[in-house]
Amino acid sequence: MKPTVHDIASRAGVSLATVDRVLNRRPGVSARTREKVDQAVSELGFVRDVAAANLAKGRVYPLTFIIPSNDNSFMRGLRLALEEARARAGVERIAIQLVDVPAFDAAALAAALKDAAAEEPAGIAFVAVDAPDVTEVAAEISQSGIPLVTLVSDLSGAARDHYAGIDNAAAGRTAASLLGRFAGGRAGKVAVLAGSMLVRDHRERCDAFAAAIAREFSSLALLPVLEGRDDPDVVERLVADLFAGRDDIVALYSLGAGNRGLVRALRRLPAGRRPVVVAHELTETMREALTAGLIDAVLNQDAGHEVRSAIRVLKAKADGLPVVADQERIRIDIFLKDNLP
Amino acid sequence: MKPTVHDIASRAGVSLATVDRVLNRRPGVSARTREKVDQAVSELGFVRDVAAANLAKGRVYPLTFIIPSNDNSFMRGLRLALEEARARAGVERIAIQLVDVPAFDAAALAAALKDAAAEEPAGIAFVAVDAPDVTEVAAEISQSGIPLVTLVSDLSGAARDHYAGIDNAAAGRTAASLLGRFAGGRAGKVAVLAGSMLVRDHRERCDAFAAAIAREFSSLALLPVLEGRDDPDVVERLVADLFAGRDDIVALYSLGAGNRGLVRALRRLPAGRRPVVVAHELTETMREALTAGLIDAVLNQDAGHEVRSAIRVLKAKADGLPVVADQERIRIDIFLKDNLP
DNA sequence: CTGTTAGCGCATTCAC
DNA sequence: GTGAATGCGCTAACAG
Repeated sequence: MKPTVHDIASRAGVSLATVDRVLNRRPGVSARTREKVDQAVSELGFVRDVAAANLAKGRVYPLTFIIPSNDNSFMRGLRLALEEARARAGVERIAIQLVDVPAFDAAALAAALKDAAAEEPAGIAFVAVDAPDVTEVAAEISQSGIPLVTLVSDLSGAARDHYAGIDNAAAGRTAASLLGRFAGGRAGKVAVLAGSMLVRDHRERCDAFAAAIAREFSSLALLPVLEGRDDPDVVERLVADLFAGRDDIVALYSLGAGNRGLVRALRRLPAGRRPVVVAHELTETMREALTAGLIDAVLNQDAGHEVRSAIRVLKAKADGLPVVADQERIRIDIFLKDNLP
Repeated sequence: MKPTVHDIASRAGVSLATVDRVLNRRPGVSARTREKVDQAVSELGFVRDVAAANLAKGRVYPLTFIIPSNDNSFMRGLRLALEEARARAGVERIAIQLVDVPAFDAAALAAALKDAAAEEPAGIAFVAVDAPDVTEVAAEISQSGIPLVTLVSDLSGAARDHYAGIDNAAAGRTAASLLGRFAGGRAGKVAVLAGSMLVRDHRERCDAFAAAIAREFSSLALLPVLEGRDDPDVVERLVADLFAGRDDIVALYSLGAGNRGLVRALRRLPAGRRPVVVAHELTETMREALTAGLIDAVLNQDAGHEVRSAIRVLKAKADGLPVVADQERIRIDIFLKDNLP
């Protein structure tokens, strides 16, 4: 049978309460007693039953998620994932509060963070805008002991406890490899379409992509980066204008959102002029575009995984428990028309 | 506050025991009382606290895993994943028994299944060899009420409750797309290297791959399939012989294991003759080969995910609970040198 | 500093 | 058919 606190107590010759104090590193135990208990624990190979502990504690973790009120499919997916997490809130002993902030707005985010922290939740997760005022507020909050996790896009500096998102440099390199090899040695221009260079995930993808193209595909030359603000209409206009002005574009990397506009613009291009296209996030639009052959590959991050991971990490940090980094790594999914789920 | 059994009891005007009988569909409750309880449950939106229930029950699920004693990295990874699952056995209330069987041996597998079933575990997971005698035994076991899950490779017919593995047809198609596009329009032969056509995962990958190549890359022609029995030495000899006999091979798809041998053979090929290569399973060998440029892409299935999923499903089936199919889908990971974890 | 005791939400005897 | 009482493994008052 698995040893319980009772076994530890009798083995160490102390009471349940004392065992509990030692296990939870609470004060008020003599070094000698503590040692006896620790020894009993390791001798019997005791591991505490977390479920029973939570049952007894009846603790709930109030968590705050700050999400940009950006209306694209990815953010909608993120919200959906949060709703699902809320549905499981009872079992997981969490209470999620969702806060909206304008997209790409550092000042608004900083203010929202401050407000959230004032309510002293057990943890805060937020999609970072990588700007000094945000970093500053984040540092303050972190100092005050509230665990902080960045979601999807990270914050420079060490002002957060964890980042729940993909390796965006790897994503950029992967996009470059796929796009370069799919282009099959053709020479020409490569267009890059971002949302905003203010968010770190976009910047990292872009830099890594550019570097990889330059390094490995010398016949391809990058055009200046276009910023579509993750807005379908803006994106559509940008792409349409781009292709109207020249005919040497062989490939396009869309590293942000708002790809509904991209697909609309691509669809109007004569088939012969359509570039090799790699984009991000497997939305319904992207799925159709892949099937139709308008898009060649989609890199995806699973919003559900990211939310669940953020929650696990925040809870662990709140309890002062270690995080298994390997288990919390968010993968880059690659989808072709052939492996759509 | 979340309603508990106490709330249900007082609301329905009955005792705790009666509520419990109704919740667990045990007999000995009048229709009238049952109705009152059911109503209280739905009115209060009661959901039972699984953790507390398990604590009270003290139930453990004895699970048996039957794994081929095949010494390749993937199977080693699978065993490792099982060890990790065992480490969490206490918390998850499971007790895993591991049974070894010779690889690709239908008779041995059938016998092992029979033995395992005789001990009446709460569930059995096994890597299927798709042969009639296995199907037959599986059907018997399934009839007897023991939940059955196939792992990594599936069984034809409906003689199992669930399959915890990737969509191998999608994997084959994906391999074809990557390989065809990476080959960049070059014309020539494509070699296919399998483990054994006796296991369904290999057959499915192979068929889907062949179909996709024929459909989409008319300049590529398939060579007869080679069977390496997932053995590095056999694989090395086969590949060496293959390339010694001809020089029109532009690509190679290795859909089985034993890729250590493949890499050895590739390494000895003059750089100019090296084909585009897509293989399966991200082992240490494959990681190095990707980095070195000997292999172009690796399709991977996460053994850890598969084991965890199998366990979740077996527990759910044992309790007669539904399985969220979507959540149990095992993804095909695609790795290039650029997104190695 | 240490021990006693009463739950957490649920399942399960054993009476009635 | 139904209910009261007890305990799963752990935590948290409250006493000493």
